[in-house]
Amino acid sequence: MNQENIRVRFAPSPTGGLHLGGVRTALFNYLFARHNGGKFILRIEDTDRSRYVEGAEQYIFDCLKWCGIEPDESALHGGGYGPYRQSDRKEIYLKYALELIDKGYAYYAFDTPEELAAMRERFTTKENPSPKYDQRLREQMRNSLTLSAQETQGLIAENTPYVIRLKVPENEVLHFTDIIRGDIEHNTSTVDDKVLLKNDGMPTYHLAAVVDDYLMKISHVFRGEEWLPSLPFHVLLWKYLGWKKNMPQWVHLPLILKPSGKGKLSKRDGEQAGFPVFAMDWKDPRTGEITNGFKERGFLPEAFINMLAMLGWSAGTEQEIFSLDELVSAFSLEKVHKGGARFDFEKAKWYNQQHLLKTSDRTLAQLAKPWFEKDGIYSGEEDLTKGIGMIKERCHLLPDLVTQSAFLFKHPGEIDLDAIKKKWDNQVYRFFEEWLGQLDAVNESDPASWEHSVHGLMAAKGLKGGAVMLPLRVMLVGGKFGPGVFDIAAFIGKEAVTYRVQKALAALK
RNA sequence: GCCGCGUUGGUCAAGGGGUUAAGACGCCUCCCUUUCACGGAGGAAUCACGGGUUCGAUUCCCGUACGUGGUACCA
Repeated sequence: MNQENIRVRFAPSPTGGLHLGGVRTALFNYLFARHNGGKFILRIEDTDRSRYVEGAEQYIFDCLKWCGIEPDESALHGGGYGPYRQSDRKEIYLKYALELIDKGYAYYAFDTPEELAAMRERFTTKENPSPKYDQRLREQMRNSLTLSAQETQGLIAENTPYVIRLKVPENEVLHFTDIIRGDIEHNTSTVDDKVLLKNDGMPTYHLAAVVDDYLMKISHVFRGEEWLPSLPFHVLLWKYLGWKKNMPQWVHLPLILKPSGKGKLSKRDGEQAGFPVFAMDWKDPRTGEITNGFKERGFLPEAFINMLAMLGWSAGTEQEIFSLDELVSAFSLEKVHKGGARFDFEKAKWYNQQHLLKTSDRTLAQLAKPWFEKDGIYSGEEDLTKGIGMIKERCHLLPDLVTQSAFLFKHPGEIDLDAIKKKWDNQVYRFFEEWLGQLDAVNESDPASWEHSVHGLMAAKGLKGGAVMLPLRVMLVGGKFGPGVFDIAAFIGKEAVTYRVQKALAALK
């Protein structure tokens, strides 16, 4: 295939926005397109009005933008194959549905929802819990195959609601290829006469996807594995519409599964286990329900993308940390897995930590600013940048930068006195009193000067480091964590050191 | 039930007829650090099961089990 002709499409439904599986599909589309110099096309599947949500389309654009995987063509970006929303393409779908009827590959069905329900109830047995509208059953239903031409025309003339169904052939063996899974064989006898056009004139996904992929000259279709069972139906459509030689190559991606237990990852799992499932916060305008996003949780987009890429793909090398550009050049379809992968939030956090370490302190200061401001300890970019540099290797997520550095910008609210008491006695108490009196000699911006001061007095008093260092740390920091004590002292200065030590001394008296 | 797809440590995974079966996350031990983290050195832990094919199967084939998806006028 000519590289300029590579056109891959991502076609999410606007509901629920982008969950992990959706973003990963978009990502693999993007990586493949970029790797091969092709185009990445975004279509919106908003054919089902009952599920359409205001703002959802913009949300998808925002998520993709945050991830850095913007499409080349879309309703927002334009392109020569629009419109890119399925709801704007109704007439097109109708035209091809009617063409299929003319060719004898499809038919009108007038069965009401009640009649369908009755049919299902009538034919349901333990062996067949979900009867299908298929080759045998269609002969017992109300459609243009069982009705005479006059009856059919009459019903249509009376505006009787109808759907258009594909007439799936009996006992025909279909062969097709999925790039990930290889050759697949399927007998049409197990395929039902799926609806192509609904009674409201909207297409189902099946018709819309095939028609759009053809008209938009899509070369590769990436989608979740849950679509594999309907692939035979789609192949049939490509054949009956006479487009078989233009059929795209199929890429069915493995599922992302729950961290534990059964099934594919859902919104609920995240809520219960306390991790995000969407790229960004999503507020459903109908219910007001908020679903948390990786962005707001403090993930870096590159870390998010990196983590997602490694869920179902690997480079085949030991490299695990990739930038987007590195992913583009390393990506290959042969390395995509067949089996589903369980999502692991601990590993996701590790990826973020790795990317945090790769990001400059100044950039981190800008990114983390909202969290610092929320805690009321934003004290200017210079200070923040310097402080972040001191503590970033102990952080996984952006808000950790705040909790790990707060003591650099304000006095600790609570002090772990119990930790001090283990090392505490009168001699140590007197040491600190005396030390405060000697602070004039300290060059407050120099850690070595602080160290010299403490060690000098320790030697004079015959005290060992163990007796003094931990209490000093806890007085300054509030607990047993953080970077070197003398670095902290140099950062916060004499005034703050004096205040914190005096306050602790008072509490310990 | 039927149909599809899958199965390497707890998790992500490399490998793909002969290997001591990589690496990472997590867990444990030790070193570094008078804290925590980073870093370093170790450790426990894996080819779902049963039949073939083969001199030899984790790798190929067939079954079984298990998992997962579909079975809608949802995508």
